[in-house]
Amino acid sequence: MAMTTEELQETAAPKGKYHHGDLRQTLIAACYDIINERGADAFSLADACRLANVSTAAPYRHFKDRDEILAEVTARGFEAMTARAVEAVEAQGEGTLEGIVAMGQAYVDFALSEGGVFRLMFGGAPALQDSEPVIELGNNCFGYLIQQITIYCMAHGMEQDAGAVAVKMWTFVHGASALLMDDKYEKVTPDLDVKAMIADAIPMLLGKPG
Amino acid sequence: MAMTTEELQETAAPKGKYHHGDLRQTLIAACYDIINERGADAFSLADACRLANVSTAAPYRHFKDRDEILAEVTARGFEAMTARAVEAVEAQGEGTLEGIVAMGQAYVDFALSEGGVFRLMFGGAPALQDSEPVIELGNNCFGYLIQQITIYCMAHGMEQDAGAVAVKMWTFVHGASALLMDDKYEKVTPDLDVKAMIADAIPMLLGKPG
DNA sequence: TCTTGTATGTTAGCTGCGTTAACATATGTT
DNA sequence: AACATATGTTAACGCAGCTAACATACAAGA
Repeated sequence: MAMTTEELQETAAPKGKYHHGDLRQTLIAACYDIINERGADAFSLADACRLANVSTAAPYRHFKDRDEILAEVTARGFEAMTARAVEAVEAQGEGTLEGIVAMGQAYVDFALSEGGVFRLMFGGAPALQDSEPVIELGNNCFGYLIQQITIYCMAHGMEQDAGAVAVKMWTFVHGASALLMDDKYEKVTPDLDVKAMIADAIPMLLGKPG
Repeated sequence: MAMTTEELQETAAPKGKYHHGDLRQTLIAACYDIINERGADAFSLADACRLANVSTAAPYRHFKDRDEILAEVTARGFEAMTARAVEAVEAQGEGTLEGIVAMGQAYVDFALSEGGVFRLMFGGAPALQDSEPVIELGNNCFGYLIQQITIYCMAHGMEQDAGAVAVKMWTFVHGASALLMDDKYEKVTPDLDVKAMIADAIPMLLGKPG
């Protein structure tokens, strides 16, 4: 994902060939990028077709309908998000507070850099959320988040229910991502440092302030 | 807002009259309700016209384009949300912890009962967010939330920066609303009591656990 | 190699939506 | 009463999603 327009067009039509080669993957990638650049509302499947140099009917050889493509894009989103979370944790060491904080920051970074897909992953239509790959990869993603926080809590002998603490942290980080992405902080606290706020709040939610 | 279909159709066409009477308000109300019932994605202006018994061209006598109607709907959303917050606070008494918790619960309740509009208020297209009434009523709404939390903090002599605490609470409640609305908790903690979690987390974010 | 079936493209056409232009009818002001 | 203005309608356009009918490439067996 996250290819440039030129890269997409290279991949697009293997020069003069009637068949494309891998239109399915190319379309998913094109949609992924368009949605992140212009937002899901401004997205049209026809635009993706133009990017891939195929007719607007071509997608229907690979997908049932538009929603099925969006579901695939959404699933990729969860994949990418999980990858970022894993990366963040492993860079800091599993079971450390630094790892948890880094994971929270990765969550925020993902929302900021891939806002369009992030909205699909959460606000998306029921047709998307109920699709097979989305359910599975979504559960993987959330499961990993919760699991890592839980591991940390257990390792440090928290008296509270580790799962409950994990959900609270997730809630906080998700709220921060959403509000930041939508520029809602700007109006009220223009100079807010979101990452600092998260690093600050996480210990509080652990019940061990300071 | 929140009229039944029958009520809308009563308001719709003052039987046989060529002119409508108050198409502008009727359309806004119709859009508001459709969006909450079917989601902003499944919404079409044409549907709202059918509900109001007018042609699909009629709206353009009152609005520049579709986005202007959605902006109006979004603004109504902020109005309604502010009203609910004020109600919650005043029922419990300004400056009390109970008032703050009730306000948080009102936030969640609003997201659940008017999910479609809630998404517009946050995830909405730039064209909506940048409109005059949305900016103003949005600022009113957030301003009230922050203000009330700040009042509470000051009244109880919090050592921390009251504004910073307020933003943390808002973040948490917003995250809870979003995740709950999108059924994201279900998969991970099926039996979560969100309101209890909020009542639990708020004191933590105040830096005074227990 | 030829043939033939299947996968994967294309073009043409349908429907619905947003929008505008041209026209029609109320309303209210002189 | 006449006219300007506000607010409706119908007709038409372009674009998007989607389907059907047709075309082309590929792959596998005779």
